[in-house]
Amino acid sequence: MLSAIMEDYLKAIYSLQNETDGRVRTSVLAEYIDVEQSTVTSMMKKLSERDFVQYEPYKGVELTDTGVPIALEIIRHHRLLERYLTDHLEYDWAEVHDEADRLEHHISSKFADRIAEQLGQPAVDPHGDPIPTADLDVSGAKDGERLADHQVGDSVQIVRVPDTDPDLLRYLSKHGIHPGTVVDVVEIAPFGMVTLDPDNGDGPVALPEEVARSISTQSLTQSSH
Amino acid sequence: MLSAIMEDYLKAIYSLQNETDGRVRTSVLAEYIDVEQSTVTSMMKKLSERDFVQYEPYKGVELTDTGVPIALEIIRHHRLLERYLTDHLEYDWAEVHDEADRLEHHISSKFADRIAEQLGQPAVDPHGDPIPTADLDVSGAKDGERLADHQVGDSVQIVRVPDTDPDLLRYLSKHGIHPGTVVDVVEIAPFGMVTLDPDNGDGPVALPEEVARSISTQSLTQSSH
DNA sequence: GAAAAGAATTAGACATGGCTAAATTTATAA
DNA sequence: TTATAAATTTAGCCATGTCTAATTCTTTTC
Ligand SMILES: [Mn+2]
Ligand SMILES: [Mn+2]
Ligand SMILES: [Mn+2]
Ligand SMILES: [Mn+2]
Repeated sequence: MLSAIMEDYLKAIYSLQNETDGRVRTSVLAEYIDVEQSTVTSMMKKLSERDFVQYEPYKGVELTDTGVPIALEIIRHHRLLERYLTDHLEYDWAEVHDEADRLEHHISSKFADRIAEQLGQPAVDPHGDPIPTADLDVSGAKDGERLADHQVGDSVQIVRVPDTDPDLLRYLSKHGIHPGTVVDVVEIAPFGMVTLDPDNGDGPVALPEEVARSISTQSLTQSSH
Repeated sequence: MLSAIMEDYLKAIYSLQNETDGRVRTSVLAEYIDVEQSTVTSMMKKLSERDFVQYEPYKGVELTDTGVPIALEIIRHHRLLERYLTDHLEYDWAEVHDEADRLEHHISSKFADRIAEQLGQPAVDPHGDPIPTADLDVSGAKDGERLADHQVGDSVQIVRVPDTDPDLLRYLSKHGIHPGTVVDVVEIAPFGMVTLDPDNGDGPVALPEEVARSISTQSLTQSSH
């Protein structure tokens, strides 16, 4: 029906659309998928031909109502696989992304539903990203603030971390930072370094601002002190 | 490194080689993979170019020492996946083949090793086919006799059944026939129908000769009566 | 041991998903 | 508002894997 490559384009458009809202530009997609812009242009023509995207030359592209569920299905596969790999097959959370990124295109929906069942219908993947339900509902997914947006002294809970950089993930887990961890913001240096103190007593952790901006958080209404 | 399609060719050559021994002919491979002969010819050129097969035009093809382990790795993946789908994800043995046939090319060796561990290093897949070990040893695999080769009155144990036809598999399991089942050969009709009586009391089962020829068995040294 | 039949290969085409280099359109700056 | 820069698309090429039709072996058959 749809090649793995086309599915990756739809998934990419979905993600970029949610970050930047509005149309996704050719250059942005090319960068994200790591192909030349001309390659994106020709793929957009094919996808819009088949009505998965609404493509306006020189303006950008947007998923149609046909395209969205396909992207969500793949994202569901991806996140369920990640959860399964960590929970049942003893993978480290730093190494699940690549395996899931391949398999997401090849497992059946039945397979996905069965592992979801095994896992007890999990709501989020190991990095805190929400897993669409079997009927592709993602209403539980809210953006939340970013770690970089808080003030010194704030106590916040980690909600989501980016899942593509294994080194970052290893660094974070080494310092006890996972979705759910509560941290105090200890210092924000003028050159953009954010220092945190996780509540697990592992001592302070420093993160570059760019990383802090990519981590989603939830403000605790009242911190415990 | 190697496309999923090339892997399928190597796997096919391996299987056909073991059935017919000697070189595998273009026509046989074409039939098996379900492509035109000319397609096989051009693929054989590519595979022999890369030294996975030894190809002699007009004579046929054979796996090289480079090609064999690749075929075995894929077969290992396939059979472990089948075992996993039935044992851990509640698939019926009739429906595992297609899912495994896709996924076999996309899981990592690590994934395969992890599910093997989960399953307790199983020796055979749900259809009785032997699973190569992690170091690709298949010494445990012996051909055995076929069900069609026995005489009326023989008591034999089912060892392997063909795994590609879901209807046959459903029929067999409905009548209690699995690898391990012990059956008495009750009747062999002149037009080739073989009638069996499984030891589970589910009553006699009739099978066309062609099917009986595709089922591997193990003679019981002395039957129980 | 020719001729006919059968099997296999070659030739040429097509679809998919890439790339580079050359237009062309849109945005920015003078 | 025109010139320059940046983004995007078009044109043309390549690799993979497949097909059909034509050709060239091989094997049978008489
Ligand atoms: Mn992917
Ligand atoms: Mn993830
Ligand atoms: Mn396969
Ligand atoms: Mn099997």
